[in-house]
Formats: sequence, C-alpha cells, structure tokens
Amino acid sequence: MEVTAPAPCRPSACLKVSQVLSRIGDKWSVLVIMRLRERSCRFSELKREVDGISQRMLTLTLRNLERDGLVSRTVTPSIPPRVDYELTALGHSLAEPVQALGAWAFQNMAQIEAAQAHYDGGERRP
Amino acid sequence: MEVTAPAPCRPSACLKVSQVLSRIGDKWSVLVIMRLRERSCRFSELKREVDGISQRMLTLTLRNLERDGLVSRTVTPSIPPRVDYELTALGHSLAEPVQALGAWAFQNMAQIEAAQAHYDGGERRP
DNA sequence: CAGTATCCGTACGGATACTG
DNA sequence: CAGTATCCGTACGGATACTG
Repeated sequence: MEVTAPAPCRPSACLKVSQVLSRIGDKWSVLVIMRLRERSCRFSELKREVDGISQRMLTLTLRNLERDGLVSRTVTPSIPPRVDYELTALGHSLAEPVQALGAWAFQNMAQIEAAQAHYDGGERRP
Repeated sequence: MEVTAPAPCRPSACLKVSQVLSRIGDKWSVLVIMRLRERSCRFSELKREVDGISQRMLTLTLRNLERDGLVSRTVTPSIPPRVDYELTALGHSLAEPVQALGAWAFQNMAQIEAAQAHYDGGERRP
C-alpha cells in the first residue's frame, strides 16, 4: 500500500475535508473508534471503558459515527436489551490514519511538553 | 521508515495523546499547518489564504502551535513590521500523519456523504 | 440495559475597534 | 503590517432525572 494521494487542497474540497476532520476532532470520537478497533462492544462496555465519557455523549458520539457510516449498530431484542457497536469497513479504514496520528502524538508527547514548558517559561508578562 | 509503535492506549498515556490530538481537532490548526507545509508564510498571507479565518483566531492558532513547538515565529523589525511563520521539524513530522488523514477524508468523502444521506433518509420521526 | 429529555455553565470563535 | 482588547452569541458537553 502506497502513501499516495497528494490530498488536493482547493478551497472547495478543503472545506469538505475539514468537515470530515471535525468529526475526528471532537472530544470522544477517536477514543470510541480506537476502542472499537479491538473488538465490537456493547453500549455499557463502551461507557465503562472509554474513560470519563458521559452517557449522553456516548450516545451522541455513536449516533454521529453511525450516521457517517463508520460504526454499525446491532440491536438484539432481549430482556434486558442488548446493543452492539462495531466498526464498519469504512470505520476500520479510518482507524489506520487515526492510529498513525495517535502514534505520532505518543512519540512526540515529551517534545511537545518540553516546548510548552519552554514557551511558558519565557514569561512575557509576570 | 516502518509504521511501528502499536500506540499504547493505557488510560494514562491515552489522556495525553488525547490532549495532543485536541490541538489537531480545533477548527484551524490543521488548515494552518497544511498551508505552512508548502512554504513559510507571513501573517497577512495566512490570513488571506486560510479561508475564512479571523484575525483573532489566526493569532490564537499560531500562538498555540508555537507553544507546542510546531511552528516558529520570526520577526523582522522593519516598517511596516514583518513576521514569518514556518513549520519546525516537529511540525513537518506532524504534517505527515495529518496529511494521511486528509487524504483519507478526501478519498472517502463521497462514501460518508452517501452514508449520511441514507441515515437521514430513514426518517425516525417525521 | 440502553437509552431520552432537560437544564445549564463554559469555552470556542466571530465581529469590531483600536495600536505599536 | 501584525497584532491586542472587548463584547457577545452559540454550540459543546456535563449532571441529573426519567423510561421502554
């Protein structure tokens, strides 16, 4: 697999690309995607394992991901009800570049923190 | 260059990774980074070329990127003053995975829009 | 269990005016 | 030119209570 596609950035296309990226940018989507990457998951499992997410936000995040075709929702009508979420093929393909970005963040975390400390240390105004 | 680093996701690390990603997630950082990827740029050029950004937001975005060590700021004391921004090595290294994500977004834009249209079409409540 | 409905604070970001 | 300072609306997201 090549790292092709010079990613055109004509304003028109760029706008839509931005919209797609804003989904990645929201507070929880990436965490949910990364969690679902390992295996499909029930609602309550996600709630437990995606650290700090509220019920409301988990629902909203999953609905948006479902709407974008990144996650599929499977209801098993039982008592109590059971709902499983899993990444679609599209979702899995997104997980790859997201993962790359996560790896970058992890690898360069220390350097970023150092830069921040240095920046904050050069006190502009006491 | 290998695509190593399985990106650990222990809660502790994940939190910091999330913080780094939230910078990517904000409304303008990615656009500015992509613009600076081509070549360094003056403040006013960025304002003109990053479509729709306000003066205030451009300043804030650049300050944050500078603080993270992703962008460097060079002042030329002349009249009128001249300030150039360019990606640091760290900034360039970030641009790669960001670019990959952008390419993904571009390639799958149509599929996402189709999924949205389908989702919205299955009207749950009229 | 897997949600929905309300309420409510705050952070984000735009518009505008001013400045070294 | 390259900013800073203010003001101000809205969207995001948390807490809480309720439900099929």
